Amino acid sequence: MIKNVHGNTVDFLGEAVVAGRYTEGGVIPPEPVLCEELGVSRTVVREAIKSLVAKGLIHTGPKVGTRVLSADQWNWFDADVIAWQAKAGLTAEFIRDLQDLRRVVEPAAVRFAATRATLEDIARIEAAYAGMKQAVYEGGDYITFDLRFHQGLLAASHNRMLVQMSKALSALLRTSFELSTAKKDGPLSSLPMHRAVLDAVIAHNPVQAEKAIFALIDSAHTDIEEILTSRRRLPRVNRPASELRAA
Amino acid sequence: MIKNVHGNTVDFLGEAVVAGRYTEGGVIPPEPVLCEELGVSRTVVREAIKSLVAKGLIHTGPKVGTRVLSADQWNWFDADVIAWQAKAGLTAEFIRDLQDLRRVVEPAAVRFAATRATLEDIARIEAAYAGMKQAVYEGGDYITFDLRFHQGLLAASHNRMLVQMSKALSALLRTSFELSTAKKDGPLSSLPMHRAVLDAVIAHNPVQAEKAIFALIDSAHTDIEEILTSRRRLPRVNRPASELRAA
DNA sequence: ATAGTCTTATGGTAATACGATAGCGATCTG
DNA sequence: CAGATCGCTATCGTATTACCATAAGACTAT
Repeated sequence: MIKNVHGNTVDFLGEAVVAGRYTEGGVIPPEPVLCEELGVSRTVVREAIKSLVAKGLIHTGPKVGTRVLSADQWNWFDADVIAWQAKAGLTAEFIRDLQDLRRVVEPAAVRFAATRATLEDIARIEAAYAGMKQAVYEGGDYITFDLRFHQGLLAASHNRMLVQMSKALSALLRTSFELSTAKKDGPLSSLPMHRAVLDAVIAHNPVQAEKAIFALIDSAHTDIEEILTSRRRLPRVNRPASELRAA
Repeated sequence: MIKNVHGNTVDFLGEAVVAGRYTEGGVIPPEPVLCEELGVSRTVVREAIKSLVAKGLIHTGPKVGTRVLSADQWNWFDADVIAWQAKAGLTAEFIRDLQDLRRVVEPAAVRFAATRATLEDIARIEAAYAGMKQAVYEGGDYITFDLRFHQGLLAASHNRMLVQMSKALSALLRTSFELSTAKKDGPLSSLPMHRAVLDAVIAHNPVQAEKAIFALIDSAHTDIEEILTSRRRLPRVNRPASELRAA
């Protein structure tokens, strides 16, 4: 995917940082060096650096150089950061965090949606559902419509913050879907569960809607667990003692 | 607060955008014009623009100029964006969104904290509590320690995403605190509620902890409601307490 | 030990040229 | 003549280059 010099530079550096190519707290090569390595002018490097600073990935200072900030300081809800993380390989911790987040956010969003959804909101979700259905029976891109379905739900909550999370959650949903789609006939079996959620939202029944979405999330749970166990030994991260419990 | 040229420029432009000085979809003056208006070089303006693009506030393109994106595309969890919004005056919708978010996030975070908190986590929260207590009985900056208390809870959830929200929630908490602190002896009455939350976390009792935090949130509810109604017609309000303290 | 300086990185300015594109207008066609 | 298409152009952002300022770690001489 070739955009322009600035975009490419930001992507390159951002990906490198997120992937851990530069150790945390460590120093990124000085601007002139990066210019040579990437074959771009200093202006481009500087603007790319500023972009990464804006996303909270790094910190700069005269003489001290450009240092990588600790992972919990970056903007995890930024679309680019998520994309870079996904490209660098989703770690088990990251997936677990997202899963926890999903169990918190989606039920809440659906509750709000059940009371606040407008006709347009519902129409959009209905359209996504129709796409999923068609994909199952006549072939098509199931994942795209599934994502759109869930994004529609969050949008219908009419809460800026909740909507914001759809970008992040999409990363989780995508990996989840890719697994459940590949294995059994996951799409076919999850279709009625999606229908149940949508029906409850249309009926303005928050409690029922929450129950339905929980069923949906739990069905994805086992698939995710498999990823978590299979990836348990992949690189990084430093998480306090509490995590040892799992081992 | 004077930082440096770049920081000031980003702040100025970011604040202007968030405050709605440039209509949505509208065009921001071209770079050369901004250079003149702000009295800075082109490079600075460009880097500031890049920063705002990185935060999702604006979008650039040849010939089309620099246009303001719709508010729901902004990185609402970015610390700067929050700060600018706070400075420009918290709108009723924004506060409502934050309040909804808090009712979703804090109970969940506390549940996680009750099972995953390390000794250091608890020590940090305990220290914050001690600060609150001292502020009540011997005078001191109650709000700072209260914020630290809640941030400590989120941090103890050991979930990157949840931790991320502490910046955003702090904006809500700060306004909430400023009100409840100013009026009755809110701090004194809320102290035992904070203690209850902390005790439940220490006891590794998620259910109890959730109950306790709900009590705390609900007690702030009425204060927030007052703000929502009283501010309904106000165009903008700058952070009250910090100003009053100086006077 | 400490004050002064030196070094080296980012921070900031300025001038210049390039590139992409929205929109206008000329041209061609039915 | 109406209308669509193509190409030009003005106007933005994009990118390069060179240069000076400033902050802060490191070194040194007292």
